[in-house]
This record gives sequence, structure tokens and C-alpha cells, in this order.
Amino acid sequence: MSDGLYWLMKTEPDTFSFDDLLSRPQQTEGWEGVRNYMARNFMRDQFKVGQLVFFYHSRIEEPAIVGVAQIVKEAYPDEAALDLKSPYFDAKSLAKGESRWCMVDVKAYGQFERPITLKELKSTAVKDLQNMALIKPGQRLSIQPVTKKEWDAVLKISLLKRI
DNA sequence: GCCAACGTTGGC
DNA sequence: GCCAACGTTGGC
Repeated sequence: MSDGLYWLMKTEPDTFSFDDLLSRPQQTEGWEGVRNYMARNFMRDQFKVGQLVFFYHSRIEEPAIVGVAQIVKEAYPDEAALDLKSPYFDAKSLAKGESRWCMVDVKAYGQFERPITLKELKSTAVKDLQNMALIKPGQRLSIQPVTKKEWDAVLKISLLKRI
């Protein structure tokens, strides 16, 4: 399906927003808390340094792609799973003595001149975006592959300003 | 805040 | 290893 070059990652901006990423040292942050096997497997098996990722805000009034991040560190164990105080604590990982989840580091790469809303992506769906996972009902996967065609189509909607 | 979709859990 | 119950996601 995917050419494995581009991705989309969802986040709730209340938890971690693109602005949060911009405020981090080196504008880089570890993407912890992924607790879904399919999403984990994408990260573990297919994420490579240098790949670009759409940064998508969900669970807000206007869900939207707001920017682009770049993978700067490939998958490593997400130790938050072993931390009782973490919201991402996972009893099964603790029982096993090692985290069954992994994370990657991402760095801010670019911000769109304006957010590209889900509504807009759906309305442009007549063309290259009609098969994009994001716009399909019931699609909840927090990490999704994006094809080059889809990537290029999204980049035409709003100007990506390099950071 | 509702609720449909769908992933995970656990009894059998 | 089936599948009902349960929990979470995320658009609306």
C-alpha cells in the first residue's frame, strides 16, 4: 500500500501540540504513549531517520494537519510503560520486565501557513486524497502511512513554511 | 458529551 | 481460540 516514505501521526493538542514541539529544545521530542500494535509496528519496522510525518491535531473543533515533523531517531523502548506514575503505564509491560511499546523522536520540520482541516481534506477527496486513511469513517489508527501522491496533494493545499 | 467503530481482554 | 464485554478513539 504505502511506499513507506511518509506518515501521519495524530495527537490531541491538549496533550501534545505542534506548538509544544516547537517549544522543545532542538524542537525535538520523543513521541511516547503509542499503545496500539499496528501503530507500534509501523514505528518499529518502517520508521527511518529522515522520513517526514504530517502532524495532525484530533479531538478538537476543527481537526487538522498543522505541520510536518521529521524522524530523527528510530524506534526505541517506551519506558513510560514501566512508570507507574505515567498516564501511559502498562501493567503487562511491567509484569514482563520490559516495555512492549516503542517510541521515536521527531523534530519540527515545517508549519503550514494555515491548518489543513479534515473537512477540507474530505472535500478535496475527489482527487488524489480519496483513498487517504484519515478521511475514512471509523479510522482511528494513530499512525498512518501516507502515499507520495497523497503527500504531494496535501502540500498543494497550503504553503509549508520551513522551520 | 454522545455514540459508532473497533481494538483488547479474559472466561470458557 | 472463540467471542461477549469492555474500554478507547475521535468526529460530530
